Amino acid sequence: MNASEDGVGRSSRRRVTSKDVASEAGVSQATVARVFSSPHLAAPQTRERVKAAATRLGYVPNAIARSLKSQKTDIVAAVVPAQGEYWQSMLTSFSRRLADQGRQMLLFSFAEAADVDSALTAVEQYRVDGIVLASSTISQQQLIRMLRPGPPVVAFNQPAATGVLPQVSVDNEAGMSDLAEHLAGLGVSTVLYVGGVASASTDQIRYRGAARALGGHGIACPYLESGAFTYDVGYKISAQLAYMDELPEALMVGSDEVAFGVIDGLRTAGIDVPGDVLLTGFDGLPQSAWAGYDLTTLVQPIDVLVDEVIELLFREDTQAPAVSVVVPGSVRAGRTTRRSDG
Amino acid sequence: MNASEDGVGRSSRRRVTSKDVASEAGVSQATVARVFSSPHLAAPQTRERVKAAATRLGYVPNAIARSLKSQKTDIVAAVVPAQGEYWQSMLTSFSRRLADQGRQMLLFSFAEAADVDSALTAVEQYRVDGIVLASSTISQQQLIRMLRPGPPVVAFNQPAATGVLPQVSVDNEAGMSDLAEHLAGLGVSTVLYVGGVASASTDQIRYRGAARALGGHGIACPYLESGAFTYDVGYKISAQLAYMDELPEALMVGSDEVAFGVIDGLRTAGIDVPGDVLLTGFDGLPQSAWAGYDLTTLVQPIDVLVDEVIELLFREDTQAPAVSVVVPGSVRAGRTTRRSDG
DNA sequence: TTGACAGATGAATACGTATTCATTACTGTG
DNA sequence: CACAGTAATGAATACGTATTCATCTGTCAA
Repeated sequence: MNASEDGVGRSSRRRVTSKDVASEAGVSQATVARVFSSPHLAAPQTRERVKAAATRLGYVPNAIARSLKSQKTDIVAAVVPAQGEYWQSMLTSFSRRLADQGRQMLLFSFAEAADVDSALTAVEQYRVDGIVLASSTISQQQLIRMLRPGPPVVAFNQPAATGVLPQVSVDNEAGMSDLAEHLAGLGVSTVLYVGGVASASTDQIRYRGAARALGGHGIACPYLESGAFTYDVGYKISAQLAYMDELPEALMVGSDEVAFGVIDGLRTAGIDVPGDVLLTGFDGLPQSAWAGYDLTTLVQPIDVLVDEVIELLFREDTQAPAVSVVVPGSVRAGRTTRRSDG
Repeated sequence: MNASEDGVGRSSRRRVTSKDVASEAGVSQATVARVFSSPHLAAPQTRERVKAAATRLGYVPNAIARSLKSQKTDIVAAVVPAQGEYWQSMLTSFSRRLADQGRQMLLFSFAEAADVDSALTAVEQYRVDGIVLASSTISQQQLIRMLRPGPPVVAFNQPAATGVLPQVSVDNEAGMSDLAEHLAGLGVSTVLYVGGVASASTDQIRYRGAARALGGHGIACPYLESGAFTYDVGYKISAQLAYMDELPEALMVGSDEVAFGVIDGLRTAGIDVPGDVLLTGFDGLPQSAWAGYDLTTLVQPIDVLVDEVIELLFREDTQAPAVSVVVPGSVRAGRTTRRSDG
């Protein structure tokens, strides 16, 4: 038990390899590899000796070399927009789930849709075990590019990818429809829909859900585009709303983050939510439940979505390339659709 | 220009290697490698031919193999808490900056402080070029573990690491001190400090900054612990505040996210901010500028912090292991310290 | 005793690239 | 014309691991 001077204490620069452990333990490199990758192939006694030697030397298996040999990296790439509360919460859920499986997440975030290409180029270099493509603004062209032979790809909340790539998303149409029914149930008769980016497939589908459901009640539902999925555009567009001749009874906003901006903007302009106008969001961000907003919104079951993505990535049956999984969300009724007066 | 049937069209499962490109272009594998890693060593004419062959076959260099040979992965690992608005914004900034440099980010998020160990174990396997350790709750023991020979490590906003690991953080003490001076300048004479986790070094240092500055004005500053750095604890602790015999003139909250909860909680209880009590936050989260809160807070220059981290990771001089970089933040005065009356 | 067989191990090889070393062709100078 | 020097390239090797193949030991049944 004397403090020996080999191993940890010496700060030799070279990393310890399985070969070093082999000579330390008096076995071959192959045996060391077996002890760490398939222990049942080594005799218990040998196993102990090798492990002891490894600990003594501070040996850590080299995942890079392992990946080269085994053609598996245990890494999943996520290509995600740099901005947006929604993506951030999706990311943390995703990375946690992967960690549970002993996999890691390689993050590729992009600020502009134009940067997606360079991100994808980088992704291809690392031989990841799977790729998740998130963002409503990735072009069809870029999606098609991912069809080349390579790791499995799944699109996240990107209905436009349906038929091209396997895809997982919340049921946008039914979700927005449910919110519309909720409003109709409150006796609302005039509604304005505040969308994000009109060309985004999620936006289109959500609007369709609202328009159809409201149409069923004989309620019209004009569409107003804010221009993005951010707080700022919501805040700005509220000025337009404030100057309308007559406010609708309710605003249906295409995403929570925009909704926050709309609410703050309206309140700043002296228009109370829900006092003067009811309002719904979409996504179910953590902040939507904060008392300051307490938004009526459609909660996306992120954990479920993430699980579906992972299952799609790693299922055995690698055929049937264009599966589309749609998961239902649930309406959470908050204060923004609670009438104080009649 | 006939549509040839080789290359992209064929969905052969095996990935194309530099060897394949070599025979396609009629050169050696070494030449192909040169064309892609140090083009100036190849004749222009050869370069063209090889690139053409590569495109035809859909060749993408294998970063795993490259890493094994070059002992560089171009990957930086980030070990970050799964929860918290602050970390999320730090992450996106960090990943964008790395992408600019042609590096990628491998994400290791952990829910509990206990999970840090398993995360670090996983990190060691991948031979990343650098590691960023973020979180105020990582134990000293875990920090010391990172001293073993291996890739450079930098702690992010973790003053406790000073002297043990290179560290980058905002000037917590001066920042909170500036906020205190701001309050003192408004004539405030009674203050209560609402901290997060009393054992966290950032919390201690921030409180010290407040206490010293206020002390200089003869103002006492009791400390109240909320228990975490989340919205929920802020919301809950506001109940205690609402039932106090006499509210202080101002609340100094240790972090923006907690501050949001405190504000919402107080307002729910009928106590107006800033009408009945002034309030400051810390961090400068994007939401702190939202009109709903418009918080007076200390804005952390995240991009600067991130740049410092990267510079520390990749500077030539790998000696002087215990550098500590402290970056000043700036006070942003919002509505929560704007007196409506007297 | 012999042969069949399982268990444990070592030697050798493959994964795909970057780089060293050696070879060849070519340029310019004396 | 000879020689030195440079540019361009190919053959061979190393990076660290997992796996195949062969070898060896010992056990059990015939």
